[in-house]
Amino acid sequence: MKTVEPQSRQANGKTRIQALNESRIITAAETVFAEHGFRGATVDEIAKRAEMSKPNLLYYFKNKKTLYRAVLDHTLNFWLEPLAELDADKDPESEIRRYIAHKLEASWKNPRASRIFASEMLRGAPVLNSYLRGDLKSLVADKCAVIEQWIAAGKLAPIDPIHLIFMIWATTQHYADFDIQVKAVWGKGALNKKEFDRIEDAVSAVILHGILPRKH
Amino acid sequence: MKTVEPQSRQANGKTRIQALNESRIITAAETVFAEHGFRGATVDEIAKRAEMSKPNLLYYFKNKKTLYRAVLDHTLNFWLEPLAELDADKDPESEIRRYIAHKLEASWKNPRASRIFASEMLRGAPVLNSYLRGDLKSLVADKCAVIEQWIAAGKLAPIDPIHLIFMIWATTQHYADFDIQVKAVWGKGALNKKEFDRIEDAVSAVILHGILPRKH
Amino acid sequence: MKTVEPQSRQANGKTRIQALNESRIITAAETVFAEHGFRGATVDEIAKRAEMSKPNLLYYFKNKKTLYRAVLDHTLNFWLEPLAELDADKDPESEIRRYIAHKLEASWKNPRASRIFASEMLRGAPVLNSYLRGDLKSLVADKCAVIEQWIAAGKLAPIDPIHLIFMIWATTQHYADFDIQVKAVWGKGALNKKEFDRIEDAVSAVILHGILPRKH
Amino acid sequence: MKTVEPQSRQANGKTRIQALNESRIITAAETVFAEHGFRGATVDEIAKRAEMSKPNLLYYFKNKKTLYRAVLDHTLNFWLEPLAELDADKDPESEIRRYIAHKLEASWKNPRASRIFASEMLRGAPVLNSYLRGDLKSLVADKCAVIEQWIAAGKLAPIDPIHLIFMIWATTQHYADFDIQVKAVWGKGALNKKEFDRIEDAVSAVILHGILPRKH
DNA sequence: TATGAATGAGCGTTCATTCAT
DNA sequence: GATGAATGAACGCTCATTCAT
Repeated sequence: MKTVEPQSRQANGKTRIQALNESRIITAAETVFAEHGFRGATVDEIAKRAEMSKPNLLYYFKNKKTLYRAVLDHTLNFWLEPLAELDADKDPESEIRRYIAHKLEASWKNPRASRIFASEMLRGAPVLNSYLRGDLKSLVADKCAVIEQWIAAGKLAPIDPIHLIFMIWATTQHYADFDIQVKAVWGKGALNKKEFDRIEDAVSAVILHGILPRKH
Repeated sequence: MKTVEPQSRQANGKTRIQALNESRIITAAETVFAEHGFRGATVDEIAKRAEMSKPNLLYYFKNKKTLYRAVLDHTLNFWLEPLAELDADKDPESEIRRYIAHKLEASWKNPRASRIFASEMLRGAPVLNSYLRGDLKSLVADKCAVIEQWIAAGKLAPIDPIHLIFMIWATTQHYADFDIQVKAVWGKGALNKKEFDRIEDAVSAVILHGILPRKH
Repeated sequence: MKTVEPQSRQANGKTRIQALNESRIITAAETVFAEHGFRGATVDEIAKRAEMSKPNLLYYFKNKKTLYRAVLDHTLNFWLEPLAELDADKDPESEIRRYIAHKLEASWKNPRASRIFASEMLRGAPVLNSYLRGDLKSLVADKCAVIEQWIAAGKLAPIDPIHLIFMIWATTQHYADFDIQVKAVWGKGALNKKEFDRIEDAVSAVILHGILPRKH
Repeated sequence: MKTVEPQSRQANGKTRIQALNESRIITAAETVFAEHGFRGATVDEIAKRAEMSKPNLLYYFKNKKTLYRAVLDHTLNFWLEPLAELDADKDPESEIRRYIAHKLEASWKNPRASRIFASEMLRGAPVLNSYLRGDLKSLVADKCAVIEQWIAAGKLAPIDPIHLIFMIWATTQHYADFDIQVKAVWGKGALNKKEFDRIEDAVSAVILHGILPRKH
């Protein structure tokens, strides 16, 4: 015997419970995919973490792959936007400092997003390949041009822009992806805001020092 | 009474076929563990890649975990030795340049080792935890002391040594772990020696520039 | 808002299909464990006999050992109760005759229970050890005391009670456990009620004759 | 390189080492088959117990089934001979007492033989079926005739001989097959000669008391 | 004789997924 | 929306057996 009442729906056409459950699933899935990768993750573990039954989870995302794509989408959204902000008309020092800060903050606030991305890369990016070769590549090309402008204007030392970008990515994501190693070697427990501020200073110092032209 | 000639054995006490098969298995396992992590890797896939039957693989390594540990051991051996070379009595510029070159070369020659290590970190280092907190931590502490000496002698700008080390690790390993992304964004096929030389120049330039004291 | 009618459940909190499947599995498992012992039994064979898939069987009993314990529990329930009835205040002849009849009936009605018990004993009772040394031992001690009372009252010849109990167990269970041999040597097909009545007479005659005091 | 020298052979055409190894295998196999039955026993476990490699074991007995048959043969030889001794011309009391003693002694000296036999019965005697219906059946028939003679001569109470035989088998074998239960319930450690003598007295007393005619 | 090496078949168990309710 | 019930495929691993030496 069922009693079905009309559901009040949100702007995106989803009931509140739908939106809630989907977000619980995504959050749970992020954790598991981050830790074990696509193949190592199990729907069961995700369902348990989301505190729902496996068939119910699959009611929201029809299979594991679909869920994985949803998680990647959710991840990418906020993962790459900071780069888009680099503005050729502004001062490179503050722009790059801000970019580094932004990336480190993202690593601190959502390390799982970083790890899922890393895991997808490790297995050869079967899902994100076209994204890498498309949107990301052209975004990076744009920003390389910005950096080249700064170099041409004598505001930066002449370095290969793409490796500067890789260096910033690698360094900032390292604190999310290799968190365990960082904590073990540095002798810290969970990294907090204060530590991330120290990291930000150290990383910015070396990189900016490394790329700003010598003033005589 | 019979005398059965024992199989000729190598220095390490293994028959030739043993040594051969074990190394084929380790190589195959490196690839699969690197791509899918511990849980995502299947013994079947490793066996196929090593061109032997699953039971025969398990004749050499009694289970998946043992094989994984063997792979990690094999990996660690060469993965961390370069750091040990940093010599306080020598010039920091050449020492650090050499260290960066060494790490990049390792990334180029055996990217799978790097990825297995990354994958183990992503899942929280259940196997390597004690190694990280033990040998690695004290090695890093030693080398931080070396860097501090250089700073005290005015040979380096005053930076936090541990973050310099993390930065070098992150940047150099990035070209192994995120190989796919690098190729996609940079527009290259497989990275060759020439490209790694360019990477080495760029990375060394920024980092050394970033940490050497200004000359007046 | 929805109200989903819960499946109708039985007194023990199980749905009808649950109760049905569990009992089908237990029955099938009894047969296979009785025939081949714990190690020799295969989940596959049990599943086939219960006419369900192996994963579905394991949905009800999470592994082979759990199923085995369930079977043993189910078996013990009815296996040992008859002994508890021996009543010191009644006549030993009728009490013991009734006990023998009871045990023989159990052997006839559920020979598989007897065989599972025998098989568990043959392998050293790894599962039932604590039961043997606990509940069973004290129950037997109680009943030995009852028999001692009868002896003290001159109602039975002075025999060691524990061996009387073993003798009754051995003899009655023999017709279940060695059924094949009995049939082969006796030249019978499946033993029926009539044969069990003859057995009961013969066994009771010898034992009672053997333990009742001579009347002068 | 091999050096083959002629082997000195024993009467049965076997070298000393052959005979030794075969007997070590049989002994090991008895233990394992007794504990886990045919299907539950593993060649590996038997080989380990016999302290030889699995292929070497299979050099002596070409497969598991052959080994099992050899064990059964070895077992039967001494298992059933005592019955053959019952002599119609002698006194039933001493004959039966001797038979009980003989069987109990066998249970004490080689409980594994008893358990293998029990295990083979539990699984429906697929190997021994023809033996049961052949040799054993006719031997039992002979001895039933002997007992009938004694009854006809008024030397025994009129009981069904076959159930007397079953009773003796069941009771004596019980102390081997259910050894664990006996020890647990009786509160003994390993049963020794002294205990077996007590058992012999108790069992003989009840049975003989039970079948000898009343003397008035 | 004896063993290292190898494998197809099968083991207990888990997986992603589907179906019925 | 949510869950109990179900399954084919695949998992890690063990089995009896064979082969080469």
